[in-house]
Amino acid sequence: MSTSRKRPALERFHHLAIRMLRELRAVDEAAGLSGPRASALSVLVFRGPQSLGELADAEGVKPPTMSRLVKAMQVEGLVESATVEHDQRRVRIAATPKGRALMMKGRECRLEALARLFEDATPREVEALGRVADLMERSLVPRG
Amino acid sequence: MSTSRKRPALERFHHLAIRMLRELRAVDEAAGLSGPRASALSVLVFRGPQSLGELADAEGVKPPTMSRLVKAMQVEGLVESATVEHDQRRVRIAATPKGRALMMKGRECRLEALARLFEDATPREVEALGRVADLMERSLVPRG
DNA sequence: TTATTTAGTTAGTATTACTAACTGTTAGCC
DNA sequence: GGCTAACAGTTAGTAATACTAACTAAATAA
Repeated sequence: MSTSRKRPALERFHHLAIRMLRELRAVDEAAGLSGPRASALSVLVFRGPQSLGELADAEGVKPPTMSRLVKAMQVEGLVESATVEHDQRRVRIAATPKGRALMMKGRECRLEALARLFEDATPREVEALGRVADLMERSLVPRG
Repeated sequence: MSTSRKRPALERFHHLAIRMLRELRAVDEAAGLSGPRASALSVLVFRGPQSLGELADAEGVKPPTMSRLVKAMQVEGLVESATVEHDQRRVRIAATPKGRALMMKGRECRLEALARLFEDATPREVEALGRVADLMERSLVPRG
């Protein structure tokens, strides 16, 4: 595909994606979880317990950042951590039932908001959403 | 469109959009502008000079946040501001040539990165991008 | 003319991010 | 075994971005 034909669509898409995520972040926060917390928690719920480094990599942040995030979530009882027995350097971080419930609730709210946002999408547009998701999935470097 | 059919696509799309923007933010920052600055500058360049409140609304932040952002950009010579003559409460904020140039350069880098990211997109996928952009444009509440 | 509303700033705080420097643990090598 | 490397995480310090509350100054309304 020639670059010149693609660029206007790409630029629009980029700008609109920013606005869409801005709206959705507000929904997340109303549900009681900031974006980074919701995201980290969903990694812990869907992939299972992780070490701090794994979690940092999955979220694309440095270990100190994740260390603080985890500590704050621990204080709120959303995650728990314990050192791994056969490697005392490592920390195993897991979502608590409370954390899992909050994450599921936030996810539900966000999905509802998204569905509401796009409630008048035509079948062709929904198909296009899937196609674009395929493209992004293929193009974005996998992480973790 | 039934909600149940849409949701998996929406969720994937949301997650991937987050990852895409995370990558693009890194590009922006490498070009010398943070996301909020690049975004505010592009409003000033493409819509022309704005008052602080207008700019804050356009960016979806509160006035104090925009006030600080503008002050920082002013120190770097990217924008200039002056009180409006017929209403001394208002401040007119405009991009300087330097700010405009930096913003255009950042935009160029970002578009190149996007085009590179999606370089193997098929014509159908590019069409889908446009269709999804149409949907988002229609669905997102216009601001400003 | 006084009161209210409006526009923006200042002050103080929270979250999220970074780098640099530190602690403690494991693994490698002689 | 014991010294050294590398590794995992934490702590400290800083920066950017966001908020609310409280303030100043200007314009408008009563």
